[in-house]
Parts: sequence; structure tokens; C-alpha cells
Amino acid sequence: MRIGELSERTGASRRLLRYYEEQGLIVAERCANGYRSYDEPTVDRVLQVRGLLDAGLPTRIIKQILPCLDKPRTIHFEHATPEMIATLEQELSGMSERISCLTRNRDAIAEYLEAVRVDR
Amino acid sequence: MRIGELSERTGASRRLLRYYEEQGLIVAERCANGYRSYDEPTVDRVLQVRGLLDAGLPTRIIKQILPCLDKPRTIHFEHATPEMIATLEQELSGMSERISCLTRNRDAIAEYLEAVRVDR
DNA sequence: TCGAACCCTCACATTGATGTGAGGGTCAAC
DNA sequence: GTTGACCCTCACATCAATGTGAGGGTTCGA
Repeated sequence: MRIGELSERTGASRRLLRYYEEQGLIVAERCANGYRSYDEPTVDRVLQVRGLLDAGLPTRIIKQILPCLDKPRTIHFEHATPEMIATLEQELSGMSERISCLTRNRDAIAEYLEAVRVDR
Repeated sequence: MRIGELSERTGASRRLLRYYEEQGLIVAERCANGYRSYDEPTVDRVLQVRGLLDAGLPTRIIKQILPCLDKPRTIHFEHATPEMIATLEQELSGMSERISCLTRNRDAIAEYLEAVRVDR
């Protein structure tokens, strides 16, 4: 699949897809004419990247954790250096904090909306 | 409390606190000499703002939802315009998506860490 | 009364994620 | 063989969240 189709299927602009590649978040084959060529799993990959990005993680971190999230879940020990583990543990707790903050606030908003709806 | 103390207690730089004020996220009294003066609840407010910011919400949105999140939970109907409600509903589902994406990935990371720990 | 440790405003710099546009190939269909 | 819809690279623009520093007041204790 070429960049246009990937863009349509993921909602990410072409520019952005090239940026993700530049950041090492996705990879692209090249056709003889220089066009980028993507395989099917890249679609999910891009969606996951966008989800994480949207959740506030920087590309730098996403790049680090993506290899651990591949399916089928092969444990890539090459990535499991002590620093890597430490980074992951740190990011893990950061994500948990983020999740609870988001959840707390989402629930508060839901509660507010509920109250407003009922009360008028 | 002055800006220095608030900064220390929240972990936000002085510069950032002034920025939040500029964005309408927090308010500050002024002393006779022009110094900013904050009350106790501002500490929590700043922490909440930082949590939301870190979770990926822009100040523009945070500013809109903050009034709905005040405790004691007074329903501020002035804010409850139809557009406001629509914005909130939209933001609500966005947050839910974010939460599930974050949760999914956090769990995957936890699982990975678990596997790596056991396996070596 | 001097210095340290605060505070102020203003304004320019930076970083990360994006948009936009110029200048130019490729390719299929007409 | 030209047109339209793709693709390429490069580079400058933008926006939000921050950093940083200049230039200058206030407060307070030695």
C-alpha cells in the first residue's frame, strides 16, 4: 500500500506518516520508483502510535516501547537492557498516574453532565 | 502564598505558573507591591491542571472543563450552554478513548516486564 | 546600607507535532 | 503525449508548552 491509502485508513496526514518514519516509529519499503510501500500491519501500528501520541507520550518514548508491544508477543531480549527496563518501569508508573488522573476527571465530567441533564 | 512556594509545592516552574494564569487556568491576587498571592486550593488546582496537561489535554479545553470540576460540586449553569455541553461530551469520549488506549498499552508493558523478569 | 533572595514584565528561544508550499518526478487513462 | 492524481524531498511556518535572560523593583537580615 502506498502512503495515500495508509493516510486515508489511519487518518494521519501524509506529512505525518513521513514524520513517523523519520522518528523511527514505522518503517517503509521503497518501490523502484522511490515511492514508499507499506504492509498491512502498519495500519495498526500507526493507529497505536497515534493513540499513544494523543495520550501524551512523546515519540522518543513510543519508539522505545513499541518493540515490546509487538504481536505475536515475542520477548525481544535485545531490548531488555537494564536502562531499558528502568525506562519502561518509569513510563509504566507515569502512564498509571495519567490514567487515574484522566479517569478521575472524566468521571467528574460525566457526573457534571448527568447533573446538568437531570436538573433542567 | 507567593509564587515561589507554589512552585515548590507543585513542581511547576514560576514561569509556568504565570503562563497558567495568562491562560486563565489559575487566578492570583496581587499584593500591594505587585507580587502574586495564591490561596491554598490553588495548589490542588495546579496539580490537577498539570495532570490534565500531561494527559494530553490542551489548556483551551482544560480551561473549559475546570469550572465543572470544582469542589464542592456546585453545578454552574452559566457554563451549561448547549455548545459547552457538546464540547464536554466530545471531550468525554475522547478521554475515554485515551484511557483505554493508555490502559491497553500500560498492561502490555507490564506484561512484557513481567515476562522479562521471570525469564532471565 | 549592602547583599541575597525574592518578585515583576517583556521578549526572544526552543522543542515536538504538525501544516503548507515550492519544485519536480511517475504513471495510468484519455 | 498531455492531463490529473499520485509520489518525492526540502524547507520554512505554526502552535502550545516551556526555558532563559535582561532590566529592574521589594524585603529583610547582617
